[in-house]
Amino acid sequence: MRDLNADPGGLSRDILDWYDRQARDMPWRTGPADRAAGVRPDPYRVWLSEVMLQQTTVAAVTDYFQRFTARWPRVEDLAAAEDADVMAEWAGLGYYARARNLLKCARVVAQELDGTFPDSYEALLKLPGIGPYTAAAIASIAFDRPETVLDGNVERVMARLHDIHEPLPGSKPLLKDRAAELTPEVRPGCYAQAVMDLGATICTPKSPACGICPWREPCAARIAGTAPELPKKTPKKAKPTRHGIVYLARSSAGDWLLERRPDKGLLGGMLGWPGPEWGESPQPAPPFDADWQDLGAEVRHTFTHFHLILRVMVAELPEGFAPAEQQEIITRHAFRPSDLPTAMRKAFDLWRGGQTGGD
DNA sequence: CACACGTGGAC
DNA sequence: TGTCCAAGTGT
Repeated sequence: MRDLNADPGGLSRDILDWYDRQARDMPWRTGPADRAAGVRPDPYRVWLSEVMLQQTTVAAVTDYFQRFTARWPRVEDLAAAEDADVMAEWAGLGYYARARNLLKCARVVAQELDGTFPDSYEALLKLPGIGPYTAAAIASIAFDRPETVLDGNVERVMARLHDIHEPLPGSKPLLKDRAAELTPEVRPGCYAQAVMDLGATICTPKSPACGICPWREPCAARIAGTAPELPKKTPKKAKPTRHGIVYLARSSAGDWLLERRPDKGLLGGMLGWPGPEWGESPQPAPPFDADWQDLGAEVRHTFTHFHLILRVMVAELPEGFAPAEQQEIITRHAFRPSDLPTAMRKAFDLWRGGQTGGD
């Protein structure tokens, strides 16, 4: 029986033993054989995976990670990529500021740091898109530094292990202290991934599998019977509903009129359909005068902080139409719906669903 | 500190 | 259908 307060080293050994038995396969991880041979994971791949995993599930990330690393195998390759290509490859993954910062960071590393990622928490933290979590993750996983990661999993595991009832986010500093006490000097990267794996597979938000948890004996919340209700969180605001109108203009040849959205703000840097800003009651703002047809059905989409209802209008793009500054005419051949953020892709899907056949 | 910032899966 | 949630960061 481990004593939580007297034997922190015992706890880290218990979870590392558990981790070594799991062998959860992910394309950015090194296998047990590589680890035994002292092979470190590629910092570029660790960085890329950690940025993709911010607020995003392993299942959603895996295919994106494979496509990115196949297309841009090294940080220099990514740094040399066109912005539009990277944004298109990121489309559908969400939180698009991550993709913009990813490129900024790649260019700093490639052009100012000789293609080498910094190996310390403090230096990593200075780079775009790398915050406290990601800096600690890269430093520990790629560079074997005993930094403490604090993500949603670690917060939940620590809150339960110590039966902490103070709500998030106020309890964050306390949870970080508790997590730091357990971080070992040996294999800190494996330890970090082990605690996150524990949170993802056993110490889950609902119905935690305490019976098979490597930390079931020292866990204060399991003993108190409070594990499923931890961590407490301050209540969140209700989501308002916004409305919008999008204008799908297609030429007789099948080319589409799209707009590159400004870098800042919602869906920043992504392609989208022309239309007014979304709000209470958006005013019609067609990109040109035409006999715009209302598709009738509406697009419904929920963002982090509001619901969206979109009307979809369609017209033929006039021959010789001159696109405005931020607009692009994308040829039928070059247009891929998967390059669009999901709300915009849903508008296209609505149009496509109304097409009877042929094309 | 509070808020903006996506998406899709689970229940 | 609605709510919660996932390996957070920037402002």
